[in-house]
Amino acid sequence: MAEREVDRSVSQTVKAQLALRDQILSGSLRPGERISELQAVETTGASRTPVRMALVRLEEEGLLEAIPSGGFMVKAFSERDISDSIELRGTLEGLAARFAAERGVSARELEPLKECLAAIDELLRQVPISVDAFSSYVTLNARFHALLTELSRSPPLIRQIDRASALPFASPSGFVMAQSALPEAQQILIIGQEHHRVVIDAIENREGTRAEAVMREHARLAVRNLRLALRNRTHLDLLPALALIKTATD
Amino acid sequence: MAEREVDRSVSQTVKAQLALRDQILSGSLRPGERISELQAVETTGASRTPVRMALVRLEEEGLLEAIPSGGFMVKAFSERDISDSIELRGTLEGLAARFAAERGVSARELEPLKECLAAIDELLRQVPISVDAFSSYVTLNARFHALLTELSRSPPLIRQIDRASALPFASPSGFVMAQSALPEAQQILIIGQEHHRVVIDAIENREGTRAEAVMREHARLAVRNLRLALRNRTHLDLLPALALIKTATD
DNA sequence: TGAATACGTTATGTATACATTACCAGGGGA
DNA sequence: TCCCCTGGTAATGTATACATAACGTATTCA
Repeated sequence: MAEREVDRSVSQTVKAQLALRDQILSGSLRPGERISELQAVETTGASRTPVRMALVRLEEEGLLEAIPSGGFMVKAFSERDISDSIELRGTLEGLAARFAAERGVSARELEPLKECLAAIDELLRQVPISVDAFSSYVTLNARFHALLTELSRSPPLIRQIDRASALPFASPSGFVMAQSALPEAQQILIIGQEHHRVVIDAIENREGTRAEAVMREHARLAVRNLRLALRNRTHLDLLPALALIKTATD
Repeated sequence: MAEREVDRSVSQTVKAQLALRDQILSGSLRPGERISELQAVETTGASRTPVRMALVRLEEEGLLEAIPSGGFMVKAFSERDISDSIELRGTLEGLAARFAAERGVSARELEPLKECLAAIDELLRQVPISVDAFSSYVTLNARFHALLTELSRSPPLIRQIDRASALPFASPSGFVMAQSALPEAQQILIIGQEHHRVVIDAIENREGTRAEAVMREHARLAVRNLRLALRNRTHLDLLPALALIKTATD
């Protein structure tokens, strides 16, 4: 056994995975950069075996790419990749909303969704919205989407949506935070909230097609949102979650 | 170094992954069964490290499930899980078809699709279709779907579809083979082939919505197909790919 | 001076030893 | 008789040693 100090509260594999994901999403490791096992061992404090397990998991998660000659590198995404991923996720969420509507959901199950909705309403009452409120919004919005996904009661679909959310765009903090610097921010959030309201209504009334349609529209809004943020390159430094995006010059 | 005989042509990790997947899909390992590392080491011929990497990959692939207390077990799926997965995949393929149609595809790119289509037509001319022809059909059908997916030119989407295809239903051999024992088989394949034809036409004419709709209908056909096969329990032994399905008594 | 080869260094792939935890069986006490 | 506790065994989690392959550098020859 080494004299290495070991934190036994969580498994070394999980610790390494979290640490590496942080490094990637925070931009410490740039897209395209090769990720060295030894280096990862030093920064994470775990030994090579758990580090390698973490690397495999992150590869499957889509953040890393295997290098044919061996090892892994941080994956680089184009703007199109990101917007496609958003649309992809919206499509899956649309299916989840359809399943929820068609299979029926009890009033009790909708309760947490409505609470979430009301909490967001409360936040949006501020004009202009503060950075703190934005931060809360991000959390609540993520919660809303997670709850909606759960309503589908379809483990394979839920799993797939989780997978699709692992891509950087789905780490919503940076994405939405960047919007806070934009004057259009409030409008966008208000429209998004309207989508949330409609999808609940559609599910309550068991209108599967309508529920699905609004979630897809919701994703298209997010894509427009992304484009807007990327046009305002001055705010790109607020986009830690988009650290993986390929810059034009790369 | 051990005296173990090592095949250096492929990596031990890949070898172990393939071997274990075979064991799972062939039913050697029953759903819900715990998978022992030591046992896997013996059956695959690799050592524990590559076996563990393979297990992690298979977990991410959806065939295994991590046991909280440690280790992995073969995942068990309900009929609903399988049909949801088929619909899920169809939804993603629908998006791929839409992307292809909206973004435009050259005649040269459609060529291989059309060749595939023609080859399947040729096979279906036989009445009744032979088991060999069925086998060829399975290959060609998989090729058609893979080519269609590629047309989206969206790496994240392609990746996600691959993921969704890793689930057992997507290993089409057993699934379609089972149909060969059913009198409705030929009809189903002919309808499916019509869908293939329509999606190509829609893509050529840049009708994204129509292209998407037909792929989703295609998936619904496959779901009906699955239900049919499961009603005919006598043929279930022809379903190696569905070895993972939970039986009612489990 | 440039290119090619050889050698050395470094990193990954693999194997195994060690540590720890979970599970099971047996025994003892209430 | 049932429950709990304790000990042992077996499996997983972790660490590291070893083998091999890749990459870079330096040297030599053309």
